[in-house]
Amino acid sequence: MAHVALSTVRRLSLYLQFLEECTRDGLTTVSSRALAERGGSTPAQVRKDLSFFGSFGKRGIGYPVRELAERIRAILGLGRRYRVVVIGAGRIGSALASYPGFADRGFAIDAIYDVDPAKVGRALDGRVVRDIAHLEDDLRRTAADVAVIGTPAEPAQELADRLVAAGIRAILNFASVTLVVPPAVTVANVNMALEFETLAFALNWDGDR
Amino acid sequence: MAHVALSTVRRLSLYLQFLEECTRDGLTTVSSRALAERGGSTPAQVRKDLSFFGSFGKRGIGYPVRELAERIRAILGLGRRYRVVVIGAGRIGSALASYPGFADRGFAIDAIYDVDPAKVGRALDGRVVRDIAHLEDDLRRTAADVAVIGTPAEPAQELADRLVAAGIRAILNFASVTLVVPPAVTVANVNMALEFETLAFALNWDGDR
DNA sequence: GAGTGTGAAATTGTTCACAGCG
DNA sequence: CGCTGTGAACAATTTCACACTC
Repeated sequence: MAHVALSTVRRLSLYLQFLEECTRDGLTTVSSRALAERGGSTPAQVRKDLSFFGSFGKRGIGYPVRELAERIRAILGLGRRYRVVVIGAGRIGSALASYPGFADRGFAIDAIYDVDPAKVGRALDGRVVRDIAHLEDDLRRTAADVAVIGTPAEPAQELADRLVAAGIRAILNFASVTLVVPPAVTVANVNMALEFETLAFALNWDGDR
Repeated sequence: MAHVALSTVRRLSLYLQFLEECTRDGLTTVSSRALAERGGSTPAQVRKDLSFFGSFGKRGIGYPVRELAERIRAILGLGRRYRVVVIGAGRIGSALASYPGFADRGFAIDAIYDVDPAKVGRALDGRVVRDIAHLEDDLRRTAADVAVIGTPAEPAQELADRLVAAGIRAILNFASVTLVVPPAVTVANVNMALEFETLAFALNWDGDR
């Protein structure tokens, strides 16, 4: 398959969210225009995005809601379960652990780790927090697909190195540092300080536009 | 000022994070190469990004760490305090409320709202959760700069409409829906389901590349 | 007629390469 | 001599326009 832009993949995920809403509302078909309006895109963009993967629509009608959702799930690889380990049992780790929405979508948290002896051994939403020292042993026993780094910035890079060495190929990073990893490893960043700062910039500059 | 790409603004925020690390390490100058290595960029990109706003470096030497950090803070508008209201006292609202890092960077949470009578009136990290019914009155009394939507997807659009009507021009949206807002309002999205899904896609496709 | 699928055009964003300065 | 600043070349992405199908 030809190279597909990251922006296209992210939009597919948004389209899927909207399609699931359509399913709940009982719609059976949806046009690229409708999909665009609530998927933060344009009709042409929707059609282009989908055309990279095949032609799923019917001319004059639109796209079949159920089938398109299924196709996008297949494209994104959501047909199977993903094993997730979470590093850091603080605010972020706790929030993720107690959210059932990820498990529902196939991302199941296998284990939660921390360095803090005060947290290790405590239960967090039904899972016991394990000592980070066990990380490599645990991963050797049961490989994980995705690791979440929910620690402060300082230990994040070293943890990323350990995770990569242990075979992890996808990291969701909440720490406010840019992780340096080999090209075979994918990192997705959630950086709230950065989001606040882009909002601050927008507030200050769009007065001038 | 000429139009600046969102991607440039986001990188400035990353450069700033690294510059603060440099300050702590006692460095006084930094080259575009060093900045690029830990800012997820390239040397040319760093220089280009900065050149949109002025010329801050010294040829043959690099950039003065302290001064450049200060300049970027000014560009992003981080010189002042921003009033933040948080909608939703669940996992996300709690996590934000208890994180001192945002207040440190000038983003102070003024109020937290919820609809759930079981949560309203309870204290959350020193702040009492207010009934969402008071939102408009409160904002009329004390305007806020940024609103955080930390609710489930269903009420998110309606809340966004209320916030916009009440004069909010910047929204940080954690709900898994694309908000429709007037062009004068800026929305930043943090969509964890989407991040997991892009990681899933990467895991399935980079085997083929 | 309504709405998709898709090359081609336009735009936007990134990289190059080198002049110019400290 | 090293490293910035920047126009010009290049690459990627988005938008357009229209042929085609239901």
